[in-house]
Amino acid sequence: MKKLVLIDGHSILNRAFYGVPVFTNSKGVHTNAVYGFLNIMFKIIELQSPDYFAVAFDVHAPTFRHKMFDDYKGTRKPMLPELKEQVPLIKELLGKMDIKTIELEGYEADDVLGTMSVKGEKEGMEVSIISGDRDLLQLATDKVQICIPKTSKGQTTVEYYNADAVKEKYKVTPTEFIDVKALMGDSSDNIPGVPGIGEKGATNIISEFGSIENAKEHAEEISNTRNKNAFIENYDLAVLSKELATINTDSPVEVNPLDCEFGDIYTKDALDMVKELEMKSMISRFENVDSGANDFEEDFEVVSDTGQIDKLIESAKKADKIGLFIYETEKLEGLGLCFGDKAYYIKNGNQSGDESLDDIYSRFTGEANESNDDYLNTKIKELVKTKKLIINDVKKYNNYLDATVDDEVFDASLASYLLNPLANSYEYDDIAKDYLGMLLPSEEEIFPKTKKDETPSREIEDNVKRFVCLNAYVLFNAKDKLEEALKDTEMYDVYKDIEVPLSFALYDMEQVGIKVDANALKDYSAKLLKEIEKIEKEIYDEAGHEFNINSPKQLGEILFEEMEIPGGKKTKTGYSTAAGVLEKLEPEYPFVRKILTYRTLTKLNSTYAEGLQNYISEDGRIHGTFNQTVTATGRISSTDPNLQNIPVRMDLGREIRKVFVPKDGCVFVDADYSQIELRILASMSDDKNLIDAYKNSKDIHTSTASLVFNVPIDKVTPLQRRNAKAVNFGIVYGISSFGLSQDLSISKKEAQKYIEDYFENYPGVKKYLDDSVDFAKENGYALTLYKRRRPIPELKAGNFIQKQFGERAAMNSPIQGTAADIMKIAMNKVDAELKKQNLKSKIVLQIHDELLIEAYEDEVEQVKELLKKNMEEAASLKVPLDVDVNTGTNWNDAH
DNA sequence: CACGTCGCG
DNA sequence: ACACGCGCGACGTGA
Repeated sequence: MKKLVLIDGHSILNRAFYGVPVFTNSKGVHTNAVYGFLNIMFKIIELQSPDYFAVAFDVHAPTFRHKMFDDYKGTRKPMLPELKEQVPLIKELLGKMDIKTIELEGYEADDVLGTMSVKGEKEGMEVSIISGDRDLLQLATDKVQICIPKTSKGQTTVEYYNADAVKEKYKVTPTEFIDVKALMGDSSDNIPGVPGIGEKGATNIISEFGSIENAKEHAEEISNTRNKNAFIENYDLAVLSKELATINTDSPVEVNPLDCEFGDIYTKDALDMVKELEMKSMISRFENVDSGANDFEEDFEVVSDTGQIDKLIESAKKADKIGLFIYETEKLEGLGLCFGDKAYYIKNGNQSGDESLDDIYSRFTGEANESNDDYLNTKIKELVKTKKLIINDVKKYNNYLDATVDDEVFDASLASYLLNPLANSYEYDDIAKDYLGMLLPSEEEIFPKTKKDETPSREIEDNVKRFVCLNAYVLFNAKDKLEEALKDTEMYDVYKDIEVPLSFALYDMEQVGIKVDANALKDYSAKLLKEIEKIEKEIYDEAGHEFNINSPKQLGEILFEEMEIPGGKKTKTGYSTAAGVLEKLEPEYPFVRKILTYRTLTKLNSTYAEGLQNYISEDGRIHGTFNQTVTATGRISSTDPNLQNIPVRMDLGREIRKVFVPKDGCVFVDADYSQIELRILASMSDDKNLIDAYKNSKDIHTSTASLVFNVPIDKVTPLQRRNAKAVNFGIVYGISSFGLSQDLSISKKEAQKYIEDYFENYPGVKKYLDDSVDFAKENGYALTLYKRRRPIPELKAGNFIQKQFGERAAMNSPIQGTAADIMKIAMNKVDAELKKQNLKSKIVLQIHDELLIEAYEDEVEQVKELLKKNMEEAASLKVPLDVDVNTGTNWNDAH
């Protein structure tokens, strides 16, 4: 069946505008809505593969509804000029893409869409209407679906509504949907509706009677008296509203679906326009990046002869900087080298000239040829000693480099992370785009997935040469720009003094790993499995049948439908079964308690007991990865496995920590900062009361409780302390009364009161948080004490929800980020001090405010001392930093 | 591949 | 009435 896709132009453009941070090209033309529109459109095209395609616009769009976005009253506001100027742009661009745009004087885009969809259905087509506007749901049939795209964090997902889906979600058919709207009204569309009848009443009446006309006939049967009276009294309004709410599906649109054939939209004209708008990531869609190699790629060269390589390395040593890429798959494949206009792919393979026995051996066995590896490894180390190397991700390659801080290797990934910590990756193509203005093919594009009997793209030498040389080329050329950008943004010190040294400390941590008692882990898993089986049976018994407890969908149906527990819908996909929801039901329904227990047990087993076993290496240790270029705030993150979320809060979970053990002859020394974030808040806000509280080393939560609840310190109740603690945490997170009320199970109003009382007692904190938001609004980023930046584009987006998020991020980022900075400084100091004192003890884990050291028994005292000293002296704030140090024969005991 | 859920700081 | 705590990563489900 042929497919017709229709887009509600203004609706999608509007949605795009509020979903994408405002940005302009270098000439100041706003392009975010056009960009977002294209993203949504491409996603739709990819998902739907249309045969026919058209975009409908209103002729005049002087106002636009902001419902769903930043105005919950749903009134119309004039279109912002930043958006308005993009309307002609998108129309022009669509024209250049040979996409039909339809507008009809005297009719709304809704009418055009309705008419086109009816025409399409008559032609025997399947129709998809793309809109952000739920009013269009009335057009759904079994052949016409309404698609509502959602954009968050750059990802577009789509909700689909055919007639059945509408019925399921709204309890009424698409046609009845008109009548519902006629009753409830819609202020954004100037549809009055019947005063006194809201969404719920309207749905009830229409789902029972099917239409306002039929409801009128049976008016006396309307069960809710208030609704009944309102309806009878204002029936005229309902009739008028229905007329207004009905989309005209027979408007005089001259275009026919068959005129809208979907062809090649990636035209030359469109490409030129996208280039002019400077939407770099869009350009690649319009041009086949692989087809045209850049001119400079002609100077890429493969080198495999030993003599040539030696000569090359010698010339490189004379250059002022050297871009180096190390290419490995399962083995060392070769090097990319760039130190001028040319770039070289140094192939690992035949360096010994005549084919040696090793070569022959490796040719037959397919194993790595160690002698050649040795040769290249030597060359790499010679290059390291020049102190002129530029590498992307030193930590990843340091097994080849064997570098230290003193080797002054420039790490492009760390530099570009600091300059934009929000990016998803820092590969050569990302760096080229941002700092060289070059659009290069990505690794995936150079090595496309191949089918079975084709030569794998990684085995084609030209591909490898291109990939390896591009890497080296970009490093060589981007270094100065990156360095300059770091200096311009005052982040060179963070880069040089914090991040670069840290990368070596992290490298060591990964190499050292942490010992895990595999047998204990297996026992623990067996114990959990036994419990799981038991509780699983009980759950099935009580439910009356078996089901997948891990499926929120199935579980929701069991709880809220079969068992008829009240506690309605929450998520878009169905019932929420999150712990918070279930905990509220727990006292009344013991069954729910079992679900929660089951969740805990299976989580512990699958993620930790079984999950961790997969990561134990042959040396009996887990060597996770500590990522230095992931988080928005400057923290490090941990993957494969995540060693920063090992259970601790509950006894059963904490058992896991007992399997993390020091090797023979060692004990664990664990050191953690006490309330570092609150101390940072005290210092950065310069709030007298908060500083005093810390200076007098009072219990901070008790102290807060005493001030906020106006009771003497020694009269603070445990509950008051608990509440004060939650407020303290809330402040650090960018408080909201809602969040606090959830946390403390109190009303929003009470929570609001707590917050107000808090700010009254800590006026400096209030001012500081306000200033943080102002600063971020003005500059577009938040700053840590060490001038690390965290961009907050959400503050510039028009969307209310996003702005609120941005404000909280603006309050939290300087605090969390500064804590991260201080911990990084501490790690560097600790690492350096361990080496300086010739200790063999090693840092094995970092968990944001905690360091775990595997300490040799005879070094324990020294280690404890240097940990405390260096961590506490990592920064000098207006309040002292406090570090707790403990020892133990497993992680649980040491913490 | 997105979502819901839940482990940590 | 609405939206909502900050920062992460891993797992299982289901489209």
